[in-house]
Amino acid sequence: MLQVAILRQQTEWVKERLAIKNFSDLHLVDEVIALDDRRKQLNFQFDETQAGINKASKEIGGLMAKGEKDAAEAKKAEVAALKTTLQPITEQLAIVEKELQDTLVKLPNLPSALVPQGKTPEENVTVKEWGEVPALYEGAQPHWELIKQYDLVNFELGVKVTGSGFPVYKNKGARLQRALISYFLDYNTAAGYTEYIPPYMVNEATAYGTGQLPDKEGQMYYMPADNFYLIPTAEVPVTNLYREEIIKSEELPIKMTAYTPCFRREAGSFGSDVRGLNRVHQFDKIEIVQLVHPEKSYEVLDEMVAHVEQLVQSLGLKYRILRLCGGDMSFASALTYDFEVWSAAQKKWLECSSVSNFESFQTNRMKIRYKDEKGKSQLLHSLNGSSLALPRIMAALLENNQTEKGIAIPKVLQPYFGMDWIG
RNA sequence: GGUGAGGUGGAUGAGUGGCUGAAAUCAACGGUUUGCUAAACCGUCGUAGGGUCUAAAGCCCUACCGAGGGUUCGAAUCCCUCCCUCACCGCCA
Repeated sequence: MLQVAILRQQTEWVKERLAIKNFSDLHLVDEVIALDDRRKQLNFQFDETQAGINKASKEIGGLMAKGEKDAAEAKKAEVAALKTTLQPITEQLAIVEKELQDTLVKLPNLPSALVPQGKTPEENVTVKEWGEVPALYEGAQPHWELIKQYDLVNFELGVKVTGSGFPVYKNKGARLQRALISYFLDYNTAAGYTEYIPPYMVNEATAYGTGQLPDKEGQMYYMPADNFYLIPTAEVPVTNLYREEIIKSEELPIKMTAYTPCFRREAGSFGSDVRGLNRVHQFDKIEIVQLVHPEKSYEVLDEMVAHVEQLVQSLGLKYRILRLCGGDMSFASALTYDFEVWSAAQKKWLECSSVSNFESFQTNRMKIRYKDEKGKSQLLHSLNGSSLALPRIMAALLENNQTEKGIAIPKVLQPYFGMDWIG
């Protein structure tokens, strides 16, 4: 959620920025300002009238104590009259405040100056590409064949137990998942991230805090009996741990990491995009989240990108880093870098991480603040990234490391996996 | 799931209709004293919206004592609904 003050102070600049995100309802900016004007006006009237009521009520107390009954009754009539004028003001104020809120949440975050113009994923900018295309042997298979061949993941069983898109990991497939999770978490905690295991279901307030609600409820699994949502990413519960907190400056930055399963309904896609592990409804992901001083957030974004990069590199996977263009960025992000690993048998890039700076967009909703030198509360900046999402990493690992004899396990994973080979 | 107790500022905790945005203690912060540390003493110490002001400071107003509604001239205090926490019992990994 954008801060109204910024819309007021830099209206034209805000519109220019929104245009880069291909946001066309620019009139909403003016609407917000108009609603805020109206809100202030009504709020003032409310305060003045309420002050009158409070004052008179106090006087009644004094009059009653002195036994001046008639004067007290006269005051009561005065209060009654004020209450009559107050009622429509209160009603109007509630309507305007709701409208203001509803309008404000429709505005996406402003893209940073680094965000390239563009509408489609093709217009993302590749900022780095690393690694060699693996030389595969004749007859190399895509990962959905490999997982059958080595009995690592069974989709049919998932369909039986739940439905399509709920893979069952088995044998060394399950073990590899566990190894990846442990390795990633160890890597993150070594870099100073505090490890958490959060709940996998969240309430409405939490889903609202990170921006899943309103609007995106269709993308989450929902449990009506308890009014809970299954988390689409650890970002949701983890960032909300600090919701409505004022954090001491000396405690910054807050660095958190968590492994969670992630649940996504996302219907729609088809073909090779959804084959095998490319897109599933339940998958595992390790997330990193930081809450930082606003002046540090871009520095920290670079640091997080470098952190994820070294992790991907350590697995020996070919990857590229993209700076997302305005049209491909998420609603809440100010700047996003996507990591894609090369899937050698599918011969395509698979997204395995997305690292974003949200500036104060999320923290404004969640009221996550710190005290500046003057003792004033200010919003922090929030950032998060995947380090990493497992299914596509697994797909790339299986495909890129396959040989006639089996699948080689990267050195860094061997201590976790307990062997160097799936054969 | 049942029964009982309760949700007040960073923490403990007082407060059953007006003088309570909230005692007291602790913590924290600033200062005085002091070889250092400790102790003692003095002071400050919730959040948000608005007004006044060139601006800051200050001053003033409004809202907030789990959430929402109600009673009343007036509610932290009374009533209703919901949420949550704790204890005991039941069930259970």
